[in-house]
Amino acid sequence: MASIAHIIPRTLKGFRDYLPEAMIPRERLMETARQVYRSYGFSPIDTPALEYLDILTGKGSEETDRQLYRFQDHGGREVGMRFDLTVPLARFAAQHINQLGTPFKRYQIAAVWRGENTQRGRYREFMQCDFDTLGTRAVAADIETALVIHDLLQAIGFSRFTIRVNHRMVLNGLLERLGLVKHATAVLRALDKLGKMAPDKVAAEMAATAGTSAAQARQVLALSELSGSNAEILQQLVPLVSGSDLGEQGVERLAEILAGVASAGVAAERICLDVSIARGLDYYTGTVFETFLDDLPAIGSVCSGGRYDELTATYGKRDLPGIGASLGLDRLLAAMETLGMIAPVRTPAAVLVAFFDAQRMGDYLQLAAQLRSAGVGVEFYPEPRKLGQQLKYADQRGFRLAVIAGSREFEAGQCQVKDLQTGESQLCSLAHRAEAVVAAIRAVTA
RNA sequence: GUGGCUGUAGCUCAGUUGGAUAGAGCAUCAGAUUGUGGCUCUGAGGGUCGGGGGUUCGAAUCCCCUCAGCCACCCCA
Repeated sequence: MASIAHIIPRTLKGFRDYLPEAMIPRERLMETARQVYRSYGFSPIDTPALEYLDILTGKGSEETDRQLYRFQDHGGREVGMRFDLTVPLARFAAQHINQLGTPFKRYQIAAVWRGENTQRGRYREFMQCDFDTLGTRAVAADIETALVIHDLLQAIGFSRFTIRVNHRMVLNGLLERLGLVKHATAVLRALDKLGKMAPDKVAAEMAATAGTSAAQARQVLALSELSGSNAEILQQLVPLVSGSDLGEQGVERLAEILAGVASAGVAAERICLDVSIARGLDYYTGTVFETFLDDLPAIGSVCSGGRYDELTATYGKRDLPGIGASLGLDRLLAAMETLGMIAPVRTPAAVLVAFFDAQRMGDYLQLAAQLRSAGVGVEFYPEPRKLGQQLKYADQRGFRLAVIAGSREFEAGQCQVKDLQTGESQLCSLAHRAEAVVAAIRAVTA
């Protein structure tokens, strides 16, 4: 006997299998995102998982370059796996924008890969649901981006979340006044830690990485002392950036965004001006967004984005501004899981048709087909096993209803529609393509 | 990439100072129960104790390496 090589089945660190229980809510989320994006006029596109390496490098940050999965393909080409959907979009737009026209609004739901250390809600392969508007600098696009984030989270079922908004030009304006523009990245990175680190520690980091003086650090950190309502913070921001065109424009822009979002009917507590939000990605130039769940802020931002007005410049195309955001589907799912928002459903169909009378398979198949053509999801149990076992199966999988018919029912032209939650069942006529059965099912599942 | 904690059946966990064929509950399958699920009872299957090496007469237990998960840093969805 030849010995069989035994290979241990396993998955790579940070990569996961998705069982039905996980995949059903996951697909539901994607469906919700699609619906919301489409309702704003975003069109679907897709791009390859692999790109030429030079398309991807130097666009996000040093960190994303380090996390990039890269290798040589069989033709010796240097390639990389996309680490987000925004950089590929910039390449896509630089190639096709003349056919697309502007403004161009697209959404893309696809996996991305980052070779970083894992944690709850942080994986090496994860799904992003991006939407972006290219070709306009209009503030309406910034406002709409916030509105989409808001509608999306509401449609998913969240009521307690906060969209944090800031503007890179406010930060850059302040840095311009202080003569720190050259060290912007280092200063902003330190500033970003204000939520977690004491201000004097942040100042120390700034001094170390950006060479700021004590006075400069104090002025940057003055941002952290701003408090109050959005309007009050805006007011306090004015003197901090006065004299800097950039900064003044940024403050004005933020005011317009907050006003616009309010006119669309978004509750004031859902959106919050937070001047410490800088975001680590280098390509952002204007408005930036992060979205936190009030009940689980530790998991991090579940939907982030911002304005990037110069991303296509590196591909030789000038003047193609863009703004958009990305829903972190797998992170959000991890959050919903720990918040107990995921129902343990293991079937996507509502109804199980029991295979009861072994002589009548054709009748069951006909009934199931009739229900499906009326739009009802139906699973037909494949073996004529004991009814009790079939009901147990239905119960465990989370079917809402069972349709039961034996010779007694068939002879009367009827079947039972059993509600598995209440245990009650009613007799329905099979006449007219089982319309009475469909109606009884609808009454429960609607 | 750095540091800390953890790893025993599909899941949650017991397992004495290192001691004999490694246990329980839940889940799965079968039966009690050939026209009605969730309860009950009976029985069965399922483990190279994450993997590899070392110490020892003897390792689930101690040591080293490795893999994976969780947490923090970093960064981010």
